[in-house]
Amino acid sequence: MGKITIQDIANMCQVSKSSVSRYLNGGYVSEENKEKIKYAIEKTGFQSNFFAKRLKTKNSNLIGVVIPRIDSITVSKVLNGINNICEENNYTILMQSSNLDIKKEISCINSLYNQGVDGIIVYTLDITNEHIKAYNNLKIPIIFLNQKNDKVNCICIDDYKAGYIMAEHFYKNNHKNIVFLGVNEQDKSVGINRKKGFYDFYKQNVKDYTINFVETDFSFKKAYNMGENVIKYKPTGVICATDNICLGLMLYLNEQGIKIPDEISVAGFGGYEVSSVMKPSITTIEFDYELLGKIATKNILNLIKNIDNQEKVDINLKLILGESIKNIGGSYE
Amino acid sequence: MGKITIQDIANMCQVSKSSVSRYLNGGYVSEENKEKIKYAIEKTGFQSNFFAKRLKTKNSNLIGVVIPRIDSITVSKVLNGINNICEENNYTILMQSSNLDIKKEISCINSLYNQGVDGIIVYTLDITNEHIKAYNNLKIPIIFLNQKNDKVNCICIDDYKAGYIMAEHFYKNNHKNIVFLGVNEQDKSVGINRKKGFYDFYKQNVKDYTINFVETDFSFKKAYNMGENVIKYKPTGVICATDNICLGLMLYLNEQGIKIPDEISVAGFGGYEVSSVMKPSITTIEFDYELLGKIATKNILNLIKNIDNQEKVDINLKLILGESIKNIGGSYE
DNA sequence: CTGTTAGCGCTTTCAA
DNA sequence: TTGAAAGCGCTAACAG
Repeated sequence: MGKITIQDIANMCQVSKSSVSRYLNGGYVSEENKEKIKYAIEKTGFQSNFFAKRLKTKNSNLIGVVIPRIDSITVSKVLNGINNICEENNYTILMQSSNLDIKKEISCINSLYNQGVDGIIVYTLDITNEHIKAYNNLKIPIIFLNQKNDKVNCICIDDYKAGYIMAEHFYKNNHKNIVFLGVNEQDKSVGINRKKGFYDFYKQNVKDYTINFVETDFSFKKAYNMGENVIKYKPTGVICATDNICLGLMLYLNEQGIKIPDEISVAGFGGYEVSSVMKPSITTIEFDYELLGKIATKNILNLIKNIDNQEKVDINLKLILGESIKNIGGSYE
Repeated sequence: MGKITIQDIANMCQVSKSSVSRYLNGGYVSEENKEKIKYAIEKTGFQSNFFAKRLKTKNSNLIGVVIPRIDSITVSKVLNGINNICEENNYTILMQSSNLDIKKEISCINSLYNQGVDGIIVYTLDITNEHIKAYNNLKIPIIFLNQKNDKVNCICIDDYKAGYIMAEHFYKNNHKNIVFLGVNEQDKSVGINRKKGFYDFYKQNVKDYTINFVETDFSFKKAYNMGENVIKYKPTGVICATDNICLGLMLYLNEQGIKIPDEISVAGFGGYEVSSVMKPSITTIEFDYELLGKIATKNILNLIKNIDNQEKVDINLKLILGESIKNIGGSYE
């Protein structure tokens, strides 16, 4: 570590270390001393000791981020948003990954807290009682992303609405025999809400229809492998819980010589850039994850400063019309 | 911050704070006191103050990571590798992004250093004199990723070799009129090395050939827009500097009704998962970026412990044969 | 095995 | 405007 301390600078300038500290923190220092100190600091390249400083003052300008995993496009978009705002405000990110382990999420939160971060953003898998407990115990602000719970601060994409909108689109294209290729319910937002929105639209607005559920995971490969189970149901359309899942399914269908969208329509969620490159391009719902990260960060910085302006935010939901859905005609006028 | 301190625990247990400290750090404590202390800590949920601890001891168990940007598949794979090893060793990542700004890279390094990290991994854009200066001044280990320079520790993908291997593959498929759709030379690894490897193979092994260079950037969109310039040269094959660029080009060719690989062969670098889903799937060279991150982290942890075992490492290079290159016949037997 | 003591480098009263 | 002094919470001799 940098050997020279505030005391060294003080000695060099024949002043007390208090004066140097004052210089550093914008207190009263005579012009004359200011010059001397400035010179000494520049000459030595002095940098005040981070830990000593933080031991006295209470904030660290560190914000903790807990993510479920790193190698995900969604997560990196969120991180990008967080990073942008942190940068503007001179905060540094302390990052930990829970590796999709809900228990670990709690320990990450505690670990981050213990390391003196001023606030924590958790891209969470689920908000359990443990989470709420941590939220209440820790005396720093925490914001949860990706899940909703009234007892804590949280911001999320409206997955339910996304599912609902997509269902409406399927219905308008006259699909009534559908497979929902989704993930298990451990994931609240994708596994439950997205699905529920889709099902609810049909339940509320359509008379005769069938939706069969096929479970997969988030991986491209597994989706590919589940293709066989999907086509067993002979659906006219398949809604995939993510674009990545859709990609996997498409590969399977391609290999089977099943034409998209002529023989089967498909769609996803996510709005990844690659979705538009596919032949056919994928119909999907785009979420502005970067914005999610930005808003979360702005809010946490406000909370740190005790500003409570959690204005109601709406993260954009955009239906991207691709070529992967065919209107198969029928009763819808 | 957590109000209770080591002193509080000591008071509760009627022992001195040294005993508590010893308990925490594995020194001699009688069984009897151990029990008492353990109980008190559990009851209060005491957590030792990170900053106070770091002020005394010299290491922070923090490792700094500087990346060029976050929303990149490559970067997130590297981060994933770094994170895995950090986790195993109880280190936390302090992350900063340079946003592709080479000046900022230096300031990120300094900022991280100033925040007391034990070592820094820099996924660098270029190793300039400023970098070398920082490397020498800072009294903590630094490892650079992605660029080679003898004066500093660095680990990289062998981009030159990747280019060379790909060129050999193009040649075996009898392509002699080629466009290299690449990025500008500010990016050493992709802009220079990858390209040089490709060109060198042809220079060294082939008599009659043409390689035209078309410049683009890393974005999908720009690559798409440059499609027009690419086909002007009427190449039999196009080698793209990244899979993403290749995706952009493919979209353009698709729209123009130009058949891949029948009318034109294409290939990329990167080995992204999506490359295999494309129709046709993309021939590419896969890099093990996660491994790169892992090795870098292992090495930096060793350097922190003053172990100097930088065994020569080789990051895997794998030619993935897709359907995007056609053997157009000819002289090669 | 335990308590006393002396700092780590910095900020912040307080009195001058 | 400045310096002396106290102390943030912890660790690490040292003497017992």
